[in-house]
Amino acid sequence: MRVRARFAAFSSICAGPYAARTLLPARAHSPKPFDNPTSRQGAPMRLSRYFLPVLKETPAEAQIVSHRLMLRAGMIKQASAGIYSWLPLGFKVLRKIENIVHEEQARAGHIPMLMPTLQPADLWRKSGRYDAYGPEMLRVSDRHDREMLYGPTNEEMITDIVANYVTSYKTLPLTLYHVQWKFRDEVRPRFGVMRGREFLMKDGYNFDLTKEDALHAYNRHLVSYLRTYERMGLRAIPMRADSGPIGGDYTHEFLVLADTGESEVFYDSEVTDLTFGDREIDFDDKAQCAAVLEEFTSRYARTDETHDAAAFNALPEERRRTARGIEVGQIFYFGTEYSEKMGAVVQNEDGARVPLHMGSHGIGVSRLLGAIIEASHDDKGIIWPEGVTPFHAGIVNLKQGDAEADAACEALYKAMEAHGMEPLYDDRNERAGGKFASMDLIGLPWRITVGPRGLKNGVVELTSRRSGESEEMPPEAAIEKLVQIYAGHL
RNA sequence: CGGGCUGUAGCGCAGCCUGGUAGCGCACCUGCUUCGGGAGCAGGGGGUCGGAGGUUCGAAUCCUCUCAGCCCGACCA
Repeated sequence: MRVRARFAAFSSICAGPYAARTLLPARAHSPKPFDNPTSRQGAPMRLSRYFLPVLKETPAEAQIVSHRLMLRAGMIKQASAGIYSWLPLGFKVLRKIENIVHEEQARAGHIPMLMPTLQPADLWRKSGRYDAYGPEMLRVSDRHDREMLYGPTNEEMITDIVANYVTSYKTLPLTLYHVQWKFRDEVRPRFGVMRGREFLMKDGYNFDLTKEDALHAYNRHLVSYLRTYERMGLRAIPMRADSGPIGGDYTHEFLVLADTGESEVFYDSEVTDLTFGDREIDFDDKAQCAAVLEEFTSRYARTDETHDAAAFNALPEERRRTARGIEVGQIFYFGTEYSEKMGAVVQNEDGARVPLHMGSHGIGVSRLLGAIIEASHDDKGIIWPEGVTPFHAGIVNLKQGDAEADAACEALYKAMEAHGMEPLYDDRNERAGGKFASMDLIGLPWRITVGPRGLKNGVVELTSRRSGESEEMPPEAAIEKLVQIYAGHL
């Protein structure tokens, strides 16, 4: 009952104050240091040749906005409870998000690799987690009856790798990460990709000689994550959190405010004014990273797990905020627990064998799609932030078959392509209303509308999905404006 | 894992109570008209009614079992 009321109030809330607080304006970024080839799918596209199965009606299974919109926009199709196929549009956004994660990891000096989805049970027996993890862990046997599991996380595996190869302090510091599918056999998957059983996650692991070094890795990750979420158009607030089954004393969760969030959060209203912005950062500068952590975590911001009512109530009343948040990432420092169990020791300068100080850090890549949509939509559909939009602009031809309109659209298409942008050209022989509705639903932030009427005056229309405002201008000017808008996002 | 609900065409649903051989809207195909916010008319294709068993002359409909999905709770990123 309570939840139903929440859902009913939801769309208005998200279109209003939450959206304003949670979303950031587009912002320029320096060229990508990391090129993930799968993120570039060659990908300007004509809708007549694309696969975009949009739905007019909402499938009955979807309860929350992001799930409904992802199904309606033809982004995902459920394969079984909590497991989804990623259709082309959804896959494209997934790769965009993943690519931002890779780029920001590279910027912070972290090293990509890839570990398998299936892991041997023995590895987890060493850490003691095989029995501790419970039925959430999907256990399987191979043909030789060897016990395996579909990894819910990778501490054991990465620590085993490092234990095998790293023997000297000279190899440190080291932060390895991968972006890989995980599986947690949730009792009750729901909310689409926000709480699936199979999910794509970036998980990284730092290995350091001392606690001090490892805490710098912790701070560095916090800084890196702030940048990462901002590039996706999200305001994710680091909050002191509970360490849960992974253990350890230091941990922050990153939460995006949204009414459908799984956590109740309490915070000082000042935290939502903080942005990382374009500031210069040297990820090797311990003092600088520590200062950023201090800046972003000194104000009160906690989930219900660690909520301290007395401290919260000490805030001036007008700054106290209670809301719900979607967890989109978490960072941990947990010391030498895993390195001791898994035998990850190195010789230090004195020749003594010492266990490594470790931390782990995760970003819920697939769940971020849901989080972004929860934070950015209206009653017509999704509104993608520029940083993650599957296509940079939609070109709507109002009169397919009209020689001038067709030619103008083709020219715009080629011009966008030439500027490194990916257009989605709706060249279907559909009526204007249908084309507009589809574009609004899939949420491209910009739309160029081309029709005979405007072309007579030499203009096309550039429309902002977010504001709904349209501006008539010559085609060249529209391209120029898009180039400016996407400077730093390409 | 407890409690509740739902499975009928790709999607949204009616039909079930009271058994008689399956229907509506959207989508899809063909034709004509239309063409700046999900068009109109005409024609058309598509469903072993989740599965198995039972009752019955006859089952989408009644009974039993089973599978799947959804919601609430506990749990969780």
